[in-house]
Amino acid sequence: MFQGETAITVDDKGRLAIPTAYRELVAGACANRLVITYNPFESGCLWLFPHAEWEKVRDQVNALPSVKAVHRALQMKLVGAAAMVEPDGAGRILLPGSQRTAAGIEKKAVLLGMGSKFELWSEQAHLAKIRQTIGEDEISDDMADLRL
Amino acid sequence: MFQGETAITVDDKGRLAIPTAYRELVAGACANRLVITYNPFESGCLWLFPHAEWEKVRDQVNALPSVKAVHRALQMKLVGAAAMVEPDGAGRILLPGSQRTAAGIEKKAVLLGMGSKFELWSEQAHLAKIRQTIGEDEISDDMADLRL
DNA sequence: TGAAATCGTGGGAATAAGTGGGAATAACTG
DNA sequence: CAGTTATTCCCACTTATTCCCACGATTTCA
Repeated sequence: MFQGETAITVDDKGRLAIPTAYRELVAGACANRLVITYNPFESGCLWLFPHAEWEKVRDQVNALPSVKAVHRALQMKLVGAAAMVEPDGAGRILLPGSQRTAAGIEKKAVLLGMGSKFELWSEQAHLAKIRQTIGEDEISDDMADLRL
Repeated sequence: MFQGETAITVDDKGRLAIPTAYRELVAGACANRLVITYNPFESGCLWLFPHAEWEKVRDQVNALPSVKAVHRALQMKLVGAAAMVEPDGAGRILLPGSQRTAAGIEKKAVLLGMGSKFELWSEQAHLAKIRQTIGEDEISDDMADLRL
């Protein structure tokens, strides 16, 4: 279970160091095999799945009937973009160049632990999201009963 | 099972190098016989099937009663356009010129691993698709239950 | 407070992959 | 049947990727 946000620097070659706090967790969860895809719902954000978790997601998404345009878009962004990466000797993973540019992730980025997966945001996109509070009109029925 | 996106350059002769990561997979899945057709649902996109997979698709499509116009259109784009290709010594396949122009695929293209088949997009068309996030109003009933 | 260890970052070299061009062969047309 | 055009195969070069090493900063423990 991943949680917390970490400031990350991506170097010119597109390498990104996994924070030490997560190293053991990742090694245990998926033998160091991570899968990078697009976040289909947000631009400027990539998803990082442990391989075991990814397989579940992939199978769910592939099972959707591809006659619907939305489903094809989802399959394209998730399965079509999925890149498997393994950390190097220094615990760094290599972001595929295409995804780095498409998500607009440059030197400064933010890694978020989101339960079963990570989210990688460009610093700007992340800051913009955080600054933006949740308005009352957005509250869903599921949220209404929360005790926070 | 193919997945991931790769930037591909198509040279003046219409040759396209299969990424090394897929070479063995393709050789195993279909003895290097690939079938190229149009993606009937998206313009600017071609489909590449391993031969074994193609036979299933072809038989399904051919079985549709051809009195309906939609069926004929599908049969035309899939069966009617199917070209079998095999990689050369350098692991490159030759795109038929007609399909290259029809799909608008020029020098810069993107190859997507989509489970049982590949998709070949022109760089522009692909980028446009990726940049476009999935909005809340587009979510289908099938998608609502996904746990991503 | 100092020293050691660990973590993060950058750069460089070896290797592999991708790309382009050219020549030989085959096919097609007049 | 000959000339021209298209296709295929092969070789070589350039570019990208991967692995490894080293330096600097920060933290931790004695």
